Amino acid sequence: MRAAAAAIPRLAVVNFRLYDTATREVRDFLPLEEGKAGIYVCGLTVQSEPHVGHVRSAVNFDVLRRWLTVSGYDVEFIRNVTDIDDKILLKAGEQGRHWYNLAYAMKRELDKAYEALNVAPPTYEPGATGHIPEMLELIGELVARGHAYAAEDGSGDVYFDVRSWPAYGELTHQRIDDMEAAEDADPRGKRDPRDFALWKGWKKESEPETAAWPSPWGPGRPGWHIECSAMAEKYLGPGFDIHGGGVDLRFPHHENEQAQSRAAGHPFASYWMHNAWITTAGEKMSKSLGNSLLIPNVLERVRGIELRYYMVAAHYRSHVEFSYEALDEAATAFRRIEGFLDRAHDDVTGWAASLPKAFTDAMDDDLGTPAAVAVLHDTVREGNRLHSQGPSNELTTCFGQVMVMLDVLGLNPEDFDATGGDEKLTGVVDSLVRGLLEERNRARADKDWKRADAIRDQIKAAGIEIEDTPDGPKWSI
RNA sequence: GGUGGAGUGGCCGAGAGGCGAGGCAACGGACUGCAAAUCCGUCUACACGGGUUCAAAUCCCGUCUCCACCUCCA
Repeated sequence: MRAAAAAIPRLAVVNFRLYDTATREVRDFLPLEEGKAGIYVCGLTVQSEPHVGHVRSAVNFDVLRRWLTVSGYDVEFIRNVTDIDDKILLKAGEQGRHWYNLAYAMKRELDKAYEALNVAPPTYEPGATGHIPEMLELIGELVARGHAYAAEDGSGDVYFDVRSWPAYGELTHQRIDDMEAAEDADPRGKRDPRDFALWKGWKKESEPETAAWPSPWGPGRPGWHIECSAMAEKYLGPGFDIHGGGVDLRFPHHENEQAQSRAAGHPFASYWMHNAWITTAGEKMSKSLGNSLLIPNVLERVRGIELRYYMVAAHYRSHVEFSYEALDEAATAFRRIEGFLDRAHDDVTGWAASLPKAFTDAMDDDLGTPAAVAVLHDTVREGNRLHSQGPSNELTTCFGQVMVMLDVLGLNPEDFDATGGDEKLTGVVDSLVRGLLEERNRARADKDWKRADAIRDQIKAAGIEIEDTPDGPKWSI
C-alpha cells in the first residue's frame, strides 16, 4: 500500500500551447468556451489486433486529456470506433465470419490494450454503425448545398465534389491540381478523380445484406470520412476545440472531414493535433502485422506501464524507431522511479499534491513530455538523496510531486497494479522469502558470506531482487 | 510531380543563437562483508560544405541521406 493519493490539483493559470497542424505553428490554446475543452480523436478501424503503433495515438491523447483536466478544463473527450469498412468486410469474408463479429472481437482486443496501458475510457466512444442517421443528414445537407452528388453510374454512391469547395486542401496545404490522382482509380461515376465517397452503394454480389442501410440514394454504407464529421458534431457540436489522430490521417481523412463539415456550414475543429509514427526496421508498422509487435506479445517482455513510459518519454510529434533494446532501457529507467516510490512511501504520510514549475512549463509547451520526464527524474534523484537522510517535509514534497507527475502522464503504478487475488499470493511469497532472508541474516551474522550469497542468488534466480537497507533487507519482484 | 518531417555523444532521446535536458551503458568515488540499490563525479555530440554573427547543434545558402502523405494505414 502506498500513501493515500490526494486529489490532483487544478492549476489556476492556464498557459497551454499546442502545435496546430493546420497553421503549422505552436499556438495558445483558446477554447471556444472558457474552462471547457472538446476533443475528438480518430480511433481505430477494428479490423485486426492492435499493435504498438496503434496505441501510441491513444496514449498521446490520453496524456493531452489528463493535462487539460489538471489544468482546470472540463474535458469532453470523444474517440470513435470505425466498426464497418472495406477491410473489415474483406477480412471477415476471408475468415468466414460475420463482419460485425470480427469488428466486435477486435474492439474487445483494443479495449484490453487500452486498459493494459492505462488509457482512460473516453467520455464517449461512438461507433460508426450507430450513427447512420446523423451521417445521412449531413450528406443530405451537402447535396442540398451543391457540394455532393449521387454517382451518375447508378452505383448508389454519393461523392463529395472537391471542385465545388475552393478551400479543399487547406488543412494540408495542397492544391487539388498538384495532387497525384490515383493511376488505377476506378472513376465510378466521379466528376473528378479526387472526389471521395460519402456514401457507398451496396454491392449485392460481394457484400452481405447486414452491411447495408437504407438511404435516399439506395441501400449502402457510409464512407469513412463522413463518420467522423457526423459523430464529432453530434457529441461536440458544429464547432469544437481539438481534433486529433495519427499523421497519416491528415490526408485524406482529416482534409476530407474538414471540407465536408465546413462545406455544410459548420466551423468544425479549431486545432488539429497529429502524432507521429512508431516504426520498426524503418517501416511503418501496419506492414509488419503478424510480427511480434502486437500488444499482448510486447507485454510478455515489459509491463504495460513500462511500455507507456517508453511512449511518453518521446515527444508525440517525433517519430520513434521501435526497438526492444530501447524498450528494455525505458523499462529500466522507469523502475528507477518506482524504486524511489517503494523505498520512500513508508516515510511519507499525507503528502500534498503539487507539481514542479519546470514540469508544468514543459507540459504547457505542446505536451513536452520528454522535458517533463527529465523533471520527473530530477525529482526522483532529489527524493532519493533526501530519503537517505530520513523523513522530512522536503521528502514528502518530492514524493507528492513524483506521484502527481506520474498521474499526469498516466504512469501512476496504482493504476496498473493488478490486485485482488494477487494479494494472497504476495503474502505467501512474502512469508517464504522472509524465511530465507532470516536464514541469510543468520549466515551474515556468522560471517558465513558464502552461504549468505548463495541464499541471495537462490532468491534472485526466482526473480526476486534483494535490497539491503539500514532497516534490513527488502524484496521486490 | 506536390506537401511535410528528420539526420545530435556507445545507445535511446530532448533542445532550437551564448549558460552542455533526462535516461540507459561505461568508468572513478561514497556506502556495503561482497554485491544490489542509492548518492557524488567523469567521458564521448549535434550529416556534409560554405556563409551571417562577438558567439551557430540552433539562422541563411548549397549538398547528401532517410522517412511520411498524395482517396478509406494510428
